[in-house]
Amino acid sequence: MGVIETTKVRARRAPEAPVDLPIGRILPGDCVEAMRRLPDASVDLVFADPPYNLQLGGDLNRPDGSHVDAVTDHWDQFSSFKAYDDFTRAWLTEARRVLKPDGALWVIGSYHNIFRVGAILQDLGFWILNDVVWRKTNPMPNFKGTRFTNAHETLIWASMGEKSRYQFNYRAMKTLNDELQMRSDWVIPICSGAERLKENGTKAHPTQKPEALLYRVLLATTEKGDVVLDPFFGTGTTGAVAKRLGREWIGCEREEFYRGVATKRIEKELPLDESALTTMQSARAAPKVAFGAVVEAGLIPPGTQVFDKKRRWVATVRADGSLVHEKATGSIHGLGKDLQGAPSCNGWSFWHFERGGKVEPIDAARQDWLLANED
Amino acid sequence: MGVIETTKVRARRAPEAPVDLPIGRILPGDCVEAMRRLPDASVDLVFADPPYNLQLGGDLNRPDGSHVDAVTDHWDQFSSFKAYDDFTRAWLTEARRVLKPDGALWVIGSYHNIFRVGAILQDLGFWILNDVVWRKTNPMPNFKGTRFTNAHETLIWASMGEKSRYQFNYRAMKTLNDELQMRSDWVIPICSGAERLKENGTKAHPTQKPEALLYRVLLATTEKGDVVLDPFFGTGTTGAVAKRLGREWIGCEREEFYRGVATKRIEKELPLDESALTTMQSARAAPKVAFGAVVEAGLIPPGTQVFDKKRRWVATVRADGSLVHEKATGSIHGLGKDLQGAPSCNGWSFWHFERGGKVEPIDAARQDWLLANED
DNA sequence: AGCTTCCGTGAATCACCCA
DNA sequence: CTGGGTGATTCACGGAAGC
Repeated sequence: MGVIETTKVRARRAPEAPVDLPIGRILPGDCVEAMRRLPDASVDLVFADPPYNLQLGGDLNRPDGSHVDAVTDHWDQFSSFKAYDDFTRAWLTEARRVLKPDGALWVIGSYHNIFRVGAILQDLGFWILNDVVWRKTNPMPNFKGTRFTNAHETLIWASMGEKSRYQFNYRAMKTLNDELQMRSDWVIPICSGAERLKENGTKAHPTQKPEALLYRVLLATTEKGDVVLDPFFGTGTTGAVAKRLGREWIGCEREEFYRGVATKRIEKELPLDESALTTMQSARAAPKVAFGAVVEAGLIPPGTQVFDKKRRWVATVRADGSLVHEKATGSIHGLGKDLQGAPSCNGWSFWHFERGGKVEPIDAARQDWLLANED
Repeated sequence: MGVIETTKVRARRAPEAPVDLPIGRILPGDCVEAMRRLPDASVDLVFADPPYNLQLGGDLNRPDGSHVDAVTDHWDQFSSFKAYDDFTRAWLTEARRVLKPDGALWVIGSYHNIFRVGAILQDLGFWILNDVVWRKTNPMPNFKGTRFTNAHETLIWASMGEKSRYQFNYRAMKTLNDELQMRSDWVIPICSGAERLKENGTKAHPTQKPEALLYRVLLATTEKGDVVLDPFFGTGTTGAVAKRLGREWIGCEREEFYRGVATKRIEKELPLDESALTTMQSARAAPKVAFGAVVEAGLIPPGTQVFDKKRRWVATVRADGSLVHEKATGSIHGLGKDLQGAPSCNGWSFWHFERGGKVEPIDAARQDWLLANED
């Protein structure tokens, strides 16, 4: 009753000592400097939408803050790649330090920068879990007809390392995708209409991301109460969606103007209530039930005949929850595995029994046990 | 009148001196060594499907217990990112040397390798024109429910430099995409069924690419007679499609087994005949052929009655190539659009006429015109 | 013949707890 | 850190087999 279902694939991270974090605040100044003031291993997720500005002549700054001139010829091109790489390595390094061992990173970019970002984050030890394509339903056409319509951007989702136990709300994603596994290509419209923030009639930020994108990212890879850090906060899409979904957030943003826009925006945002936040639960996240407990409770009494769906094998339930089939014995899983000669077997779905004239998987009895034993 | 419209975005490359190239041959051995024997600036396009450097753990089984046949071949094994980067830099450097100044490069990869490949090719001076996402209609699911279904691969299309005049057949792509600009995400099934090459009942190559992918690449960025080099030839998909489309090809392949499979395969491949190729050329030139030229040539004389397939509307052809229906007039496209109240209309397929007792779309007359006006 | 069902398979970085 | 036990987990398509 009243338990918020979480959707964790992995076991909860070990409880951490409380740390002092600027939750719900936008830190001014350069994001590398700002992140340096945060403690080690303190945030659950970093979502970053760094400047793409290679070859665009925009404002590209070296880590020391000096400005890189717009470039066209080859030598400068190289110098600009170098500067961009240094910048990327600097903020990714800080992000890595600030992330918990089981935390994760999302970065979004286009072909101008995403290959460099991806290679550098691999070099730093991040372990790529997926690259995700944001497929835009309404991209800007290629007016000159010289290339393919640039109709997507790329996100990289990475854990801290190969062995780290990242959060993935598999069931929530499957539910969101009409009971099919969520794929690595997401069809989402660009941000426009009422969602697009305006100041004095013009768009407040040139690259405002759609809230649907952040919604999916946060729903998929965080749980309620997790701390999300966005080093390139802009107009605060990450903060707004985090607040709505009951996640904590921290932003970094250099430009005072954007900080103002974001603050106003997030103030207006209302968290969803508890019931709306409840998501579908993965079977993996459910408490484990021993088959013996189900037998002990009398839901499947000792002596019951259980069998696979095609009735190739019939086994008898013993008092301790083990099964016997001819001379073979074992747990519901182990015996199912051995009989089939399979590498593994989920006994709950493999074995069936008759109850009230109907054939049901023994998992039905487990569900009954769970219902009866709620706290 | 009567000028054949080509679809090149850029001016034609300057005529080159003939060079001695192993056209239509598969070079054995390491591709870097093999490419070293090719002259500078001699090929128009490089298409490369390098090893992805997958780093797989143990065995993987499906929920039904069956085993997943993973790519564990020795050619995909690298000891470190450094080793993979060195390998990548080596083959890209040779590819760059062999490419003409206005040539272009395609590389396909997954998140395991594509970020490293992309960053290195940028470092070498290649200029990325698009990243293209191959969205698989039927990818393998994520059996354990631990990530998003990895449902796409990424291609990078790059020219030799920012100023180089690459080939892009905009019109052909727009036609292929139902009169919409071709986007950077391509929906194509994985290679299976009859197209999937088998030897002794098992797949000949673990990573055979679909011909539709190569078809689109070659149709978009080469013209008839261009030389296409594939340094990782495998079972020769590039060669087969190149031959079909009237492009010249050169392959490199280390494994004798694959060379044998590819040779047999390409021998069986028949080039599309002139008329089919012409059809394609005309298709891409579609709107550029004035209906007036077809009328002027007498293929559809002024006064001819044209009508839509269901004969809801009948119009009369005027001498200048415009159409009249009651009081409405316009081009074949404009009038068709207006009568239907549609946002757009391809008049070539909308309007029909009678010829020799048969009803044909007026596009048939355009095909005849193109055949008669070939150079 | 035609329809349905079953089965195989594809570039995959594919579990986690506890002793 | 390793090993062993429990138990969670799949989509589209083509071809064969069954009806």
